[in-house]
Amino acid sequence: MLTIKQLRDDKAEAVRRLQKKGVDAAPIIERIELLDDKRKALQAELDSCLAEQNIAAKQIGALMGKGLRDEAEAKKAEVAALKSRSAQLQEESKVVNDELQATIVTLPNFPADIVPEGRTAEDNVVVKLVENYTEIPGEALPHWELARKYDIIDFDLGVKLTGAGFPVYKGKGARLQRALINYFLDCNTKAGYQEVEPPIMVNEASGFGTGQLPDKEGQMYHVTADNYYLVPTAEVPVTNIFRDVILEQSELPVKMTAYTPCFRREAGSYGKDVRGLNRLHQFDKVEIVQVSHPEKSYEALDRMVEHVESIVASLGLPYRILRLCGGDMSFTSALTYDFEVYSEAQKRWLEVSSVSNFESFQANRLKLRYRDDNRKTQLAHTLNGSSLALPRIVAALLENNQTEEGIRIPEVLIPYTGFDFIK
RNA sequence: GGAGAGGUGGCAGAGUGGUCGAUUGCGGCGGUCUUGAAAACCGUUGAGCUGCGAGGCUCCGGGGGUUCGAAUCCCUCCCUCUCCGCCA
Repeated sequence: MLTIKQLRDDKAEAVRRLQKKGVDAAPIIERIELLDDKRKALQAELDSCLAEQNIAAKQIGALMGKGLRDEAEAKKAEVAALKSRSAQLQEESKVVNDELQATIVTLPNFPADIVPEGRTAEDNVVVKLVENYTEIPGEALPHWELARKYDIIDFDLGVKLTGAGFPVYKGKGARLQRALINYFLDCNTKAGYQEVEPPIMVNEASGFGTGQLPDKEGQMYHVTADNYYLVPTAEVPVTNIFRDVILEQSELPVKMTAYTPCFRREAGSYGKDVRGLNRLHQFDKVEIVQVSHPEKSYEALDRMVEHVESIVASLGLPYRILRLCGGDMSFTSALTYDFEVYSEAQKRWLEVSSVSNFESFQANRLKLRYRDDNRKTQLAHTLNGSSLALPRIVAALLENNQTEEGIRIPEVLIPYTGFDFIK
């Protein structure tokens, strides 16, 4: 969430920036200012009321010590009045505070200045397009048919075991999953990311830390017996490593990578968009996360985009990079680049990575800070990206690399798969 | 699952009703000494809110209660550890 300071310091600027995300922030910020002033006034009064009580309590102690019972009793009567007053102030203050918090969390993050104007995905800007389309012999088969033809992914078996959206990878299909995970992790660790293997269930506090709770509760699988949530992305456990943490400036930037299965309920999505591997309830993803000094986060974002691009490019797939417009960005992001690979049979682009700078928006909620040159605590910036999500990479790989001899495995993956064709 | 112990500042660990936001040690930071480092010694060192400042307020797992006054007493919830059982 945004800080009150960010909103109050330059109100006009805040309104201008939020406009791009389609929010008319002026009345909301005014409300926040009003509540914040009210909060401060109540707090000041409460504080002085409590201060008086503290003094009186000490005096009573001293009087008791001297055996002056009557004077002590008189003081106690004074305190009683102060106590009821402070209880009342406390209540008012809580009401104001709750409303203030509830109001702030309705505001999305400021988009960066280079975020394009726009409402929908149509307005996203293609910043790079690499059209290395492959020649497919005859009609390109969609990946779900290829999966059946080579018996490498069994969707029906997944339905038997669990339900729709939980595929079973078999034989070379399973091996390909393992190869991709290892390849991606190796690419990331070579680029300086520390590999971590986090829990894939998290508690409520972690869900709040990265903002899945309370809003997106329905998106996560909830283990009710123990009140845990299955992670929708490794971002949740990895970013929460830094919840309530104060880092030394010298520790920045922190770069971490993790592979986890990801679980998403995707309630209410059906049709061709969810066919085959396009959208699953359980899928594999390797994630990269950075904690950065505020002045260096955009540079870090550029490096992350370059890094993800190098991986996508190494697989030889046609791809493009989009800079998301204000309307298509997530609530929490300040700047997002999406990576899409081309699906030869579906004739459409499939998102395989999303790389974002959240500036201090996540850090504020997480209370993730660092000490600056003056040893003062400041909010850090957080960034993350997929590097990469497997299913759509596999879909594109199968479709684009279908040949008469079978599915051709990209050169870089052969050391990981141990085979060069799926036949 | 059964039994017990415990949750205090970056860490370790005191503190069982008032001068305790908290002894001490380690670690961190600054300094003296040194060519440099180590050692030794001196100083300093939790977070948040608020105020121009002096200062004030809050926080000893969370919530509630008793009291003029709570880290300390009571209730409740959560969590961790140890032993036994089960087990990859």
